[in-house]
Amino acid sequence: MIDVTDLLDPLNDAQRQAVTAPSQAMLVLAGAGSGKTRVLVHRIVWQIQVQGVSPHGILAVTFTNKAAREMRGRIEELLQRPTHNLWIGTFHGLAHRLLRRHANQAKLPETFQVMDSADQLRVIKRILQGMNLDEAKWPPKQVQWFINAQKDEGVRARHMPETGDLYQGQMIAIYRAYEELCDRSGLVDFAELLLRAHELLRDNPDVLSFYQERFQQVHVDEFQDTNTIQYAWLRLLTQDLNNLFVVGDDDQSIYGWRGARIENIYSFQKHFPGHEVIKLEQNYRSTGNILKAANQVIAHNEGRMGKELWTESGEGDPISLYAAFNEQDEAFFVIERIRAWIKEGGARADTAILYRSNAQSRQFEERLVVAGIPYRVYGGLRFFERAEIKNALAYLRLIANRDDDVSFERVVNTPTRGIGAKTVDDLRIIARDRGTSLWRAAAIMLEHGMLSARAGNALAGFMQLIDRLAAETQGMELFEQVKRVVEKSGLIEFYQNSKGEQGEEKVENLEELVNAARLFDPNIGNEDNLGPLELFLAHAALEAGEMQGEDFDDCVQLMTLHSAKGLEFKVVFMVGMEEGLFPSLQSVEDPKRLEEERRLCYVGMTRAMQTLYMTYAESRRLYGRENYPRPSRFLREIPAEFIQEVRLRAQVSRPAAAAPVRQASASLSVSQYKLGQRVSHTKFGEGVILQLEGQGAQERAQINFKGAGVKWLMLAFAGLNALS
DNA sequence: CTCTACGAATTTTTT
DNA sequence: ATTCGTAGAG
Repeated sequence: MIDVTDLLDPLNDAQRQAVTAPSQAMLVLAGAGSGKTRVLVHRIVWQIQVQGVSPHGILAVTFTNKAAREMRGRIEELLQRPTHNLWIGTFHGLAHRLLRRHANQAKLPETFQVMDSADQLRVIKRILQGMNLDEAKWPPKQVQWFINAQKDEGVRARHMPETGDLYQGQMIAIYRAYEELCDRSGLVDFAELLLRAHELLRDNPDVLSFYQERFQQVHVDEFQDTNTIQYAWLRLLTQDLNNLFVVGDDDQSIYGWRGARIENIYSFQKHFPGHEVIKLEQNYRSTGNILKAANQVIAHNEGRMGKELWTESGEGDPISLYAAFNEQDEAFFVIERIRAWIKEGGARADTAILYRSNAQSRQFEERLVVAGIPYRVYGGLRFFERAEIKNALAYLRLIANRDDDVSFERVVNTPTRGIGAKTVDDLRIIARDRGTSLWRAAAIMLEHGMLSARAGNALAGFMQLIDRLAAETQGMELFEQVKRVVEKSGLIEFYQNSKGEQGEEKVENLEELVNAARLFDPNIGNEDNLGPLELFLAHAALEAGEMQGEDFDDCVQLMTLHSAKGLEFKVVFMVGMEEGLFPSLQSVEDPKRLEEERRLCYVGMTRAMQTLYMTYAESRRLYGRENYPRPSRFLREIPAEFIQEVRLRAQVSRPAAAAPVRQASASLSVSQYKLGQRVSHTKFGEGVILQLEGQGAQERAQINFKGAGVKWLMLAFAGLNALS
């Protein structure tokens, strides 16, 4: 008899129902904070321990590496043993694995390399140059977007109809040229991983049936974020097998703009008739007021699956709404509240400032610096995306695959070795004419003496360097290989000679890369005997690494609403709640996009465990212009009963009876103060009132003095004079 | 090749 | 306002 107490005891009724359901197509609609990862983890362990499914027969798919890691960790914890042959990974990671295993059938060279989006953009720019197209008329970003959008829908250039439309026709031509170059260079972009993996299964019945038989149970996290090709891939693997278990929340679909199809969750019913839907609505994160407010906001969306979060914990505090005078005042308010939280013993890391766009972080950062409060901003360059790291990787990639044109172009003259734009242009022409890679074109040109002596020597030197590195590092340990390449490529020297701290940091990062290679364990989930270098390079592309220096310090968290998804904080500040900012100006016209903004608002609100602050500014400087935005419509969608307005200013309109008796001899009476009023001070000179708070002898004002900066003054003693 | 100047854009991000 | 990328000059 198997003891399932540990497995089922921590679950509520709905969760248990989902975990123990018989094998069938299942959709678990898991609200925010309802324990969706727990359900997924327990479901998998249930299948292994109770249903007798071998870990070998289980597939679990996530969107981020972080989620995949977390899931594996929790499964192992519950199982009390490692799960080596259980496939858990991201769509991209799993697709990559399939393509490596079946490179031949996927029509890819064994040495194919994964490109990240920056690499992809470079390739596209090169294509545009090669086609003599003006980048102003054909913005590379837009082309990239177009190509990825097609791939996300499973559409290849050859599938696209010539409609006679000039724009469309040109785009197709670019797409086609792009495909050709990628094929020639053995390069695969992110969208291609998915598309190619789909085609592999679709066009190779033997491969498909192999995996259909292998994966007895398939699980998907964040199903609302799947795009067309990902869903198609899942269906290929599971159709008619009653073994697809998906977890998602249509109310948290916020990635429609990058191809996610919320409709997938709605059409699940159609594609898997007779599937079961289980809703997880009990929330273990937030207080009642926050949940009810969030429920009300999201209720404004149409066509939802329908779901209402509830909690057994109490009502908690109402949401605090603060109308700031301007964006500076907004930041001031937030930082004051954080200060108060810390003073009462709260941890900085339990507070988060969430904003719609990255540009908004600045005000808060400045204030936090002044206040001396440590903080961490999410987003920005990650380790494997840094230029120096990408350069080092490019050398390694060339060693693995000489035909990798992106890498070739990247480092052929980095560090500078006298191979100018002209030479590379010539190479490109030959490569194009012969339909081959830059490396081979270079070989041809050298062989036929088609280059000037100087350029030829430089180029030959470069090629010898790569060949020599490849020969020397043959059979070396991965980290030694990386170390040797970093040293001999001349990159270290190059950055040491480049000026100042910038260069120093880059050298450190390169050393860190060697370290990363040392720590890299190619055996994690490596059932195939792939070279460690290939795996390391794929790892670098598929997992760009953490943001700068993983500091587990106690820091205030600053991030966009998007990056907050999946996280939780005791105290959350949603700032910039203004029309045009949030919802974003670009979304207000289109009802679909507006609904996505509303879901984003819902996501933000449901991050808060204890306290939720929402703020907006009555005046905001944006793109150098002063704006007077209206408060966000989402604020109006929250019933007043859940909101408490915070007023730092004196309540001028307060009834006389309630007005406190003033004892101190303030030189101005309270009713004379207004925000924005100009005043003068004997010592600080002229200034403008930003804030008013407290009453009577306690009354104080925050004033921005022209000379002395922003000060808080007790009015009773300040001796201010009002200026007209 | 590096430096300067000018112009244009400016939601959200993982893989 | 600020940043980022390109074009043109030295």
